Amino acid sequence: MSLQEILSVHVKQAIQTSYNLEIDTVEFQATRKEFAGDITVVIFPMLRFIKGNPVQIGENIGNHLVKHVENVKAFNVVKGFLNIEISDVYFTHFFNETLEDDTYGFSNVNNDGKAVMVEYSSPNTNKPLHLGHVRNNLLGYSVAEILKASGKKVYKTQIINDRGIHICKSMLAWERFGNGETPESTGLKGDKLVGNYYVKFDQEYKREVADLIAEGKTEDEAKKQAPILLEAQNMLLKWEAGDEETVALWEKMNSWVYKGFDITYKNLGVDFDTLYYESKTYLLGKEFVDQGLKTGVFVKEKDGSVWCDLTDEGLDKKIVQRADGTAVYMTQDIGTAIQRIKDFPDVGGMVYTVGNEQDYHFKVLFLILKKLGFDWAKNLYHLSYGMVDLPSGKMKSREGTVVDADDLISEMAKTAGEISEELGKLDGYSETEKQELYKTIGLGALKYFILKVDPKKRILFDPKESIDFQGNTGPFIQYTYARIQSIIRKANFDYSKPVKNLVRSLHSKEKELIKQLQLFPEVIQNAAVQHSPALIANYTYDLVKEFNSFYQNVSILGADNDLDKVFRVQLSNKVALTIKNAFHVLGIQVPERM
RNA sequence: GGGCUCUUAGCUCAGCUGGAUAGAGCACCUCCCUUCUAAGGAGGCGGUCGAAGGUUCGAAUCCUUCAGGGCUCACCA
Repeated sequence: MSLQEILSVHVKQAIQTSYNLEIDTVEFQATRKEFAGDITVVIFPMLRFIKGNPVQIGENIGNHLVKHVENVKAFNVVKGFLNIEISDVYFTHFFNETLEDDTYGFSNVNNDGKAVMVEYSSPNTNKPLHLGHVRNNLLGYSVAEILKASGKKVYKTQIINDRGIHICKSMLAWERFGNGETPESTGLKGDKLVGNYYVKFDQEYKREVADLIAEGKTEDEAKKQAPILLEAQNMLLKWEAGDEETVALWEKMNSWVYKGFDITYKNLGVDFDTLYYESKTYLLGKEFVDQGLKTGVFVKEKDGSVWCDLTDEGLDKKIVQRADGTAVYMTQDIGTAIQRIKDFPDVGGMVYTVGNEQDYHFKVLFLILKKLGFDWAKNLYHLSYGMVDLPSGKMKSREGTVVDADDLISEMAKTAGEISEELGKLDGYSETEKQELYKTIGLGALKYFILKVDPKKRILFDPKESIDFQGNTGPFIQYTYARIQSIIRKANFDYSKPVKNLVRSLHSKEKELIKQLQLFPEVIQNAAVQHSPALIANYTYDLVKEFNSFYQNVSILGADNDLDKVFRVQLSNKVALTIKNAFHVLGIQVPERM
């Protein structure tokens, strides 16, 4: 039972005895630093039930608590706020109890036996991953880890968009200009190689369009009649008809791309438990279109197209199948969702990590699945996030104004290396150890920079200036972790065993730290409910600031006596463990030295 | 035009279900390294929480209207 729950019971009792009244909830908040006390009961909401002066009510409750609750040392009332002082024994008790528990905070309160499937990344297979995918991957991965930490079983997945005109464009350009180039022959990453041909296609296409306009066509005509585009469309038809040669080329080029993606994912530190391919699921939704037609969820127009009327819900009519009987995006997503539940029957809900330009699509998708009668449809969540803008404006892959994911990662490591070399802190490290560390720090900076911002807000990313190593940043927090490890290395006693029956009064900085540590389980739960890594990031930063203030003001290894020394090293170690756990769910590594 | 969303210090961002005098970092100005990692700490400067109404003991937070930015309203994905 938490302190809050215990106090809550006694506050209710106090009101029962003083006023013979029942109240349902008691509102708590952390006591502001300028007042004495550790936790505060807000009296104002009680005025609805109890007529009277809030100060007097606070006094009555306070007196009752001091008399009946062991750990309540004293109290004071300011306006409608009852500030309660908790005895130091309570905090040292809490601290000793949780000292050795590495998984502390990773409880099972959120576990209802149902798993969650988290989808993220979901790239097209015609070009390399860029900064937008990076935000997507980091968010999705982190939310999956947060859900795990909150007690859920989680499956990570993605839907790979491996079919369609876009990949045909790369294939066609490769056939025409490629001279049989392969990743092996060029030394290029497979996704980069294929991406180059996508760009080549676009250049050729633009040239042809310009030629046609010069011949007197209108722009619209030219865009539709460019021979290379017609050829790509023809290739798509051949692919859909199962033409052997086309399918073989498609398989070859896609396999190059997957190998390239795997490297990027590995560098980024994300992974997947199961994969779905659009080429395998796009036909799947159609049988549910038929089923929806029978149950009246969908309506067939005269031309044969199938629609879902959502005007009663304040939305539009949405097409779910073309007049020619082929699947649209929505059809495929319906099928994929249903397939996933079939494949993993323990899944009770899904999280889709997709940019906010698809807010409407997912609103409609979830509604349709509900209408089709799936009970898990109420547990679908669109993890919607804002765009990543560059100072130069929007990223457009065809125009080459993208920040490539691989380049970005190595650039970050390079910057981290330059700063570290300048500070000259890594004497005695081998070159490979240094490179490993630079990557950890560079990635830490990048990941933290992106994850600390509320997902739904757009990010302005300046590759040159956005990444900082001071203040609310990944490296700052990693640095604090490394410093604590240094303290532990230098403390020459076994700090891992808690000191029992520790009776001492706490330094105010120690108490602040412990209070901050106590919040962690709650933060994990809130982050899971809100699907927000930003909550964890900002909590960790607050913890680190609290520690640094402690570190600067309270001597740890040079404490007055052994008891203080042991206690403070243990406390520091507890902070380090919490940082490690928090960063774990953010997908960020912590270095032992830096 | 309809729908969704964002707007907090010069810049980048916190601010949990409404709660006490709105908080950090960067930048600018002072101090603090012969003591556990100065990628640090202590302090100063800096705000009409986009604007106006409303709800109530109490609003950055909830409601309405308005302004500005973004996304979206395809038989594209």
